[in-house]
Amino acid sequence: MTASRTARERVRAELTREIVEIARRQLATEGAGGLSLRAVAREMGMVSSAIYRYFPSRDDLLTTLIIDGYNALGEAVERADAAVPADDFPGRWAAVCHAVRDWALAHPHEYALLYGSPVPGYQAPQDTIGPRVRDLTVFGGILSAAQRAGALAPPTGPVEVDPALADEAEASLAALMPDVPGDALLRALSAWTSLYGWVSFEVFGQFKGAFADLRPAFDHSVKALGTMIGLTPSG
Amino acid sequence: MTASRTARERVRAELTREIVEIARRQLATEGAGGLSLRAVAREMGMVSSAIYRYFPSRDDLLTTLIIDGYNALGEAVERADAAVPADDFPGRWAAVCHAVRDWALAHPHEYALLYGSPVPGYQAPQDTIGPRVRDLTVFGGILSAAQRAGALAPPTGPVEVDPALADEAEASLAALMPDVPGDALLRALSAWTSLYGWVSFEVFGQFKGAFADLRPAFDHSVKALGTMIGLTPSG
DNA sequence: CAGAAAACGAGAGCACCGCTCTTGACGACT
DNA sequence: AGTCGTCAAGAGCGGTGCTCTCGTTTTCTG
Repeated sequence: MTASRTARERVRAELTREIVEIARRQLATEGAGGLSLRAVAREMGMVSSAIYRYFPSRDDLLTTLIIDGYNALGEAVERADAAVPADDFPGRWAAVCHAVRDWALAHPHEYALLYGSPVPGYQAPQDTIGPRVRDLTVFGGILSAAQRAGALAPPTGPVEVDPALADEAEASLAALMPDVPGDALLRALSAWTSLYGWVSFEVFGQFKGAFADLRPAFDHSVKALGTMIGLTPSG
Repeated sequence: MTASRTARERVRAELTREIVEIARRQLATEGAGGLSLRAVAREMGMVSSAIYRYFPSRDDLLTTLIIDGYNALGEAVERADAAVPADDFPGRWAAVCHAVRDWALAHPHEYALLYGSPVPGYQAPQDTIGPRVRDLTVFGGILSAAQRAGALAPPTGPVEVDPALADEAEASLAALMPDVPGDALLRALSAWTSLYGWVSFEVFGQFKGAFADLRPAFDHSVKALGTMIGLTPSG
């Protein structure tokens, strides 16, 4: 009645776990395109058709890998955020950024699966929308906390924001980052996409050979984005 | 002696062109993964092996598609930039950004081929490095012109820049955007990656359902990035 | 406890893919 | 006119995702 009641369910769960593990290893070495159900079956000593007892299609296996990837990235981001004092908002932002970059560089193929070209013909099921925003949720928490602590500076630049646009941003992001005014949300959205733009460029080789070490440039960019968002050190 | 001397060379060039055209159409509808030499051959009424007389492998066909894509994007960016008065630097920046976004939305699969996950096992040949930076070259031209016109504001934020990092940025980007100081280059690099981060998020469906119309939000972000770069309207 | 039902691994097979090799015909240059 | 290179065609190799069937084994049920 607890978990794994019958022997069959136990071995099924174990085999499912093993399939995913082998698939993740293949994904890490060959990339998403090189993930082959037949190869997984071969490595398990099974016949290829037996895999379909556990995953009805290659896309379903990819889906669990994607969900696992979002969770791994989200967990890394959560850990990095938790390691910084809660009222050091620029520090938390920088920690989150470096966590995303470090994880992406350590798992480039999984990152590509999450943020690269969509798999042709693949449609993300509803199960992915939870883990998908796990990192964004951390960022939203930082923003909301900064706003409540009075550590979110109002916009300084000469760019005025359309009130309707700010309202739409508030309505759309209220669940993830409550209490944050619309103009700050727009700046935050820009910074967030900038983070992933940088990481994608780096992981996908667009920066190839431009810098000897990209980390200092990334760190500088992160700090500049932090001030653009309006994050200030203390209340 | 000029072009297409013999009849054979003429028909060969024509068939090569037709293969590329069909391949690009398949790429646009099916995506990079669905590009099949056999399907191209079928559509041409040829047998599959005959294709290999023109392209020694699928990767070679992909390479020409990639080069064509970079050129198409670069040309769109160049046209957009040329349509704005040369001394309206924020306007030129915004025009370039919208050109990138518009082209990407109009050709999502080709954009994915250029800026999405790298094709597994595919190594970009040297032929691509020229067209690859065509858009960046336009951006560099805007920056250099703004700098020479005194329309590139010095950094205002409280983020100080490491001199060594600024020097490396100058050395690395001097060919593309001369005369621009290192700290401005770092800000520009951040803005550039931010642009592609946004476009990638939008094309790859990461923004799905967040906004009814993403264009105003993008435009706002572009303007904010323009001021972050330091671009000012006139000399 | 015995029988029905469900789950399982194995195997054959379908259609597709990239790519290679050989064959025979056609065109171009000497 | 003869030779040589280019070409389309066809067969074939090993690989893929996926489907179906067939015994076997395990689980559930009457």
